[in-house]
Amino acid sequence: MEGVRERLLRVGEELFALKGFREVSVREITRRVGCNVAAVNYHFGGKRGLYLAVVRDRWLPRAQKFREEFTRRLVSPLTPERVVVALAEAFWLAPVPERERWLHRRLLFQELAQPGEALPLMLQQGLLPLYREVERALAAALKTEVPSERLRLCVFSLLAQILHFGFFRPLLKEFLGRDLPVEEIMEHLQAFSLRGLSGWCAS
Amino acid sequence: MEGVRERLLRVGEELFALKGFREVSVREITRRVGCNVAAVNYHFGGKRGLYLAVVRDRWLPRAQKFREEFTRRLVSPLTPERVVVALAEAFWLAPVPERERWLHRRLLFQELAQPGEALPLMLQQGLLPLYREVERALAAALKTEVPSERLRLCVFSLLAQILHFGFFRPLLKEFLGRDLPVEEIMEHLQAFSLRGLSGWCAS
DNA sequence: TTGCGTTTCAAACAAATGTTTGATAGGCTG
DNA sequence: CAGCCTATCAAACATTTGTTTGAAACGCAA
Repeated sequence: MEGVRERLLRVGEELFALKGFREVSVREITRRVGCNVAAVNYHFGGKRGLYLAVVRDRWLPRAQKFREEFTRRLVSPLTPERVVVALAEAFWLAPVPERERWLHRRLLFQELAQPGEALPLMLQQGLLPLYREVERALAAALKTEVPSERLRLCVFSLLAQILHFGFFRPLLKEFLGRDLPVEEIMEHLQAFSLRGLSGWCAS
Repeated sequence: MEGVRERLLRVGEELFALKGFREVSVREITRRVGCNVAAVNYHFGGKRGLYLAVVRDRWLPRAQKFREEFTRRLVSPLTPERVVVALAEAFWLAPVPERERWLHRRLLFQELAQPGEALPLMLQQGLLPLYREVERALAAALKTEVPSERLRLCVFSLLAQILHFGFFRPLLKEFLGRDLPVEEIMEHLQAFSLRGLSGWCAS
């Protein structure tokens, strides 16, 4: 049975991700949960405490799960293509409900828009480890010696596209006129990240 | 002389971009401007009215300016490289104070995080026209016939990186260990967008 | 049952918020 | 000057906010 504490965390994450910390009131959360307003203060010491608990107990573990999915999908011998595929698959094919994937991205987005105490947590324990892991895999995949800084910028560009296509998929729909299925997104990501525009160039 | 109305718009944009609509109070704005609280309601009909006026009178014109900078920097004969360079330069070398560039990106970011009535405005009058323009330029630059949908995805990836490097430059600093100057960002963007990872690949 | 720690509740509290009000000052035209 | 429109102001208003309080209900061991 899901207790009040767990329901507060679940509903809280949903609303915080959807509307941002400030925009959602304690009363709205407790109304949806079906409990008293004071429950938030009792279980988490306040609204901010609930938010931090959401990040700690729900977001961080999920972030780690995505990271593990990435390494799990890396198959040797490593090639740049396989790294890109593993990264894309980790974010879009991981065994996580689509709704939760959306919440996950969105909560990060909200925290980036209005940074609070949770941002350092999310960056240092959620994002940076992934960045470093991708960098390591890419370094192993590229035979030639690539300056580490160049490599990191490539990782940055890679993640940029993954986050962007995740965040702005609705915008993409408006731009394309149709909803792009995940497989096609991944196909494009692969093509663009491996060969860039020259993949379509005449030369 | 800058009247109260103009000062409200300027300070309002600054604070809205920094902290988001909900997070900034009318009193904070008017205190910084040095006028009465009621001024906001008198000139703009309310807090939301001020926000919409900021988008209309400051953000949209600036967005159009960036777009014009892009087309102005396109030199024929068009090549993919020149399109990428023009796009990057438009966003980073346009004759706009650095602070305003930062505000510009940040206000869009806030509106994306917590969409309101202003978002359709910003997308349809600010972003989509730019997307279409880049798409047109890119189509002209690529000699071969590329399916329009493929092209739009490439534009999406291009803008993804530009926005990402703009938004998350502080994060990049933490990731690289040093602050990356604009020229190097543009150099990387160019390299990655044109050749992707294969630019560094052994093959 | 009694007693005790945990959990839930309705009610109230203090602070902050956006907005309204009515008055005052300034500038301009007649 | 008088008349009028615009702009600004201090003060008050009605809500909403997060939080606190003290009591009631529950579960469970002694």
